[in-house]
Amino acid sequence: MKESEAPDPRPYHHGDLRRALVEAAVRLVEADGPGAMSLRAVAREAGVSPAAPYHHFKDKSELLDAVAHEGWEKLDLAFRAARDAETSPPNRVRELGVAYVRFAMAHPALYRVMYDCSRDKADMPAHVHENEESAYRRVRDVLISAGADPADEVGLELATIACWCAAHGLAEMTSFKQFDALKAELGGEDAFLRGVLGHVGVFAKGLQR
Amino acid sequence: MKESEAPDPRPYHHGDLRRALVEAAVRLVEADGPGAMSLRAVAREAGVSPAAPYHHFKDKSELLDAVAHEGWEKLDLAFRAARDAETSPPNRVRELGVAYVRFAMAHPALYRVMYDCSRDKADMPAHVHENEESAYRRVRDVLISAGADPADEVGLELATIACWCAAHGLAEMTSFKQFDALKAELGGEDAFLRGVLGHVGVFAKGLQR
DNA sequence: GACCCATCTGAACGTTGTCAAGATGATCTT
DNA sequence: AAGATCATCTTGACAACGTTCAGATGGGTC
Repeated sequence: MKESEAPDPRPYHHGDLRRALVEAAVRLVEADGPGAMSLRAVAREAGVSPAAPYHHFKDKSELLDAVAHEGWEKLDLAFRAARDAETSPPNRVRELGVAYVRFAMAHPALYRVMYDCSRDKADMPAHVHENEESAYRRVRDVLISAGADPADEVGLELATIACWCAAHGLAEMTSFKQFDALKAELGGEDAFLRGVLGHVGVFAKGLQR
Repeated sequence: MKESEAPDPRPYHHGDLRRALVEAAVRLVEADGPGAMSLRAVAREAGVSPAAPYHHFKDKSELLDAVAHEGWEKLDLAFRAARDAETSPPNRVRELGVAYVRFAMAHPALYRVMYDCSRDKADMPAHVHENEESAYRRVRDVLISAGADPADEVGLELATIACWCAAHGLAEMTSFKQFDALKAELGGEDAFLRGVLGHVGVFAKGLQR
């Protein structure tokens, strides 16, 4: 109907909404927190009507799933960087943990979305969790390279889970103001993180036994 | 205006709303999850108008704070029971962890509310966190009774935090369906919990060093 | 008995998630 | 090239939500 303007403020149907929606959603989540991210605001940000997203996501929660997926990919990136850092394998395990916590601190809202989605899908078949699983495998591989026995599958899985639990817990609690004094006494946040993880067997010395 | 009926379907002003509201809120949260708990539904459940709660709580989040408070008290109860159980002190540390995780599994929605509130208050002055702190001290005390050096304040705090992080992480992830196979292989949920916590230094052998 | 004040109600406003019905335009068929 | 098809987007509506405000209610105090 209008054809005389600059290249394409909103070209034809939109080009690639869905992508635009996910990006807008991530932006809003990281900016104002997960609670402030409304479907309508996302649509507004993308320049479409409030009903448009429903042609790409059946639900608001499905949009959040996509946001979480984006998050898991970013985390995997951070993991790769930490894995390729130059340290002894046992240290590498702990540095992986530090990288994990640092990621959660750098993207708190995104991290929250990632885990809220995981929780909501906790009772779904295992194959739904491919995102987490890729990161999970990365932890396990580093454990093996640090000397864990690949043949002891049960022990290896338990150790990986212990790693993950400690890191997740620390990620969620490290910003509590209660710990400020302790952080100051230890001389910085990193020392605090390493100090806590040092009390977690798997992080402290690779695999025990 | 009406005075001829049974004792008091809604006596005078209400007696003790606030209490009724908190209880209704806890009930709704535990029944349908935190997301389904609306202020209006709570008011409906208590038999008052949607605006009534605002004379007792300034916000919806303030009601949720009260719900969380209730949760911390229940957790403290479970902690006391675990502390008084008859085992060797080092085992007691791990049993405290198991009790924590079991509480989270028995009251998943309540547990979620507790931590969402803590997170939202993460940047507030430390004295706001009295609820968590009472439970926190209880963990520290058990660590001491298990042989930790009370003079090493920093080490003690780090160990307590490591405990808490691992337990919190495990609490949030233990219901993931991904772990079902492993649980079966280990012969039950409890074995799984003890197995994971066994890889966390502090739980495995009291305090290290 | 008259006043006061905490408490509760009624009605309203703006916002949200979601849906059904219709418009729009790219693509495919012939 | 004309017309049919189908995914995509809009319009308009609905119920539910959090929150506010002006007023009703009634126990407590002088």
